[in-house]
Amino acid sequence: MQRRNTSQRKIIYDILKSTDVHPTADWIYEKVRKYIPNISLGTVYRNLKVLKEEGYILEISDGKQSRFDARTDDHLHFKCDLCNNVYDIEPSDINLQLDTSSLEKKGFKVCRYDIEFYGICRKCNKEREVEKDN
Amino acid sequence: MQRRNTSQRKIIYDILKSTDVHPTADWIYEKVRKYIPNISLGTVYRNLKVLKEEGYILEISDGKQSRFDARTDDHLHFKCDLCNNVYDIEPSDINLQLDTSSLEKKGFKVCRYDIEFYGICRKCNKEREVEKDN
DNA sequence: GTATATGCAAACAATTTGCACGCCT
DNA sequence: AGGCGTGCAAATTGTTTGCATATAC
Repeated sequence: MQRRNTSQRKIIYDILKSTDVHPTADWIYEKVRKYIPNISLGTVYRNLKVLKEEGYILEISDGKQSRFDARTDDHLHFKCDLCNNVYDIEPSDINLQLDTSSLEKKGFKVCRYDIEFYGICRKCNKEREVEKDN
Repeated sequence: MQRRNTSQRKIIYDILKSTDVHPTADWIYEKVRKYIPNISLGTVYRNLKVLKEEGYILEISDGKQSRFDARTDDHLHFKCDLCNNVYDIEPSDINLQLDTSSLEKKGFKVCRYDIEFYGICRKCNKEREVEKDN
């Protein structure tokens, strides 16, 4: 399909590129409205789908919601159990060795795997320290 | 809260224990209806939530749907890209070494991580072989 | 000019919830 | 008897879609 460059799509992509909070469609919608007040949520969803199809962004599922990420290079995610924020993790920050040959022998062709980390982020950790001090 | 043993909850749990397909709430609902024809979907959801809170089952999210698993011991999941079935993977079938100390140094307390495998399952692999032969 | 994109609202799918009644304990 | 659980239906949430109009190319 022949794609057009619309201001809606451009602004949606710019906003997503400018943040690292891995926002939901609704978060993006509210931001875009500051530039295009009468944009519709449907347009946001449609453009996120297009940007994903074209490989500009990634969709990461968070329970029943979707979040979006303009970082498409190799990296991982850490989700805080307390504040629910999602943080980017550099591949260099973890040391991972994984051997799936035993799975392959059993007939499963492993094409990819996703690892997601959960725990307590730096910010929430610090806030807990403060509480302890009191 | 003081919980009661209802036939609905018992049958839902029994059905979930008897399968390894990691079913959705709707799949379970259809099965339970064979035993309790006028059970409501809401009751299925409510009991799945209770069973999860009590630690009898796990909820695994699959895009915008939830799937449920009566296996609560340590194991992993493999999702087939072709048939979308979810398979149990034994921890002994993968060799994993993971060092997150660098993350901890940066202030993230890693409590757990999820690994999910994607690819083509044994059954779909076999079907492809057959096609190649033709 | 023409096909793609938009805004709007309605439709959808998965899940949750309010309510009156039912049935464990 | 008292309160948790149920069935039913309506409500909610996140997302998609049909349609008439607008706009990029």
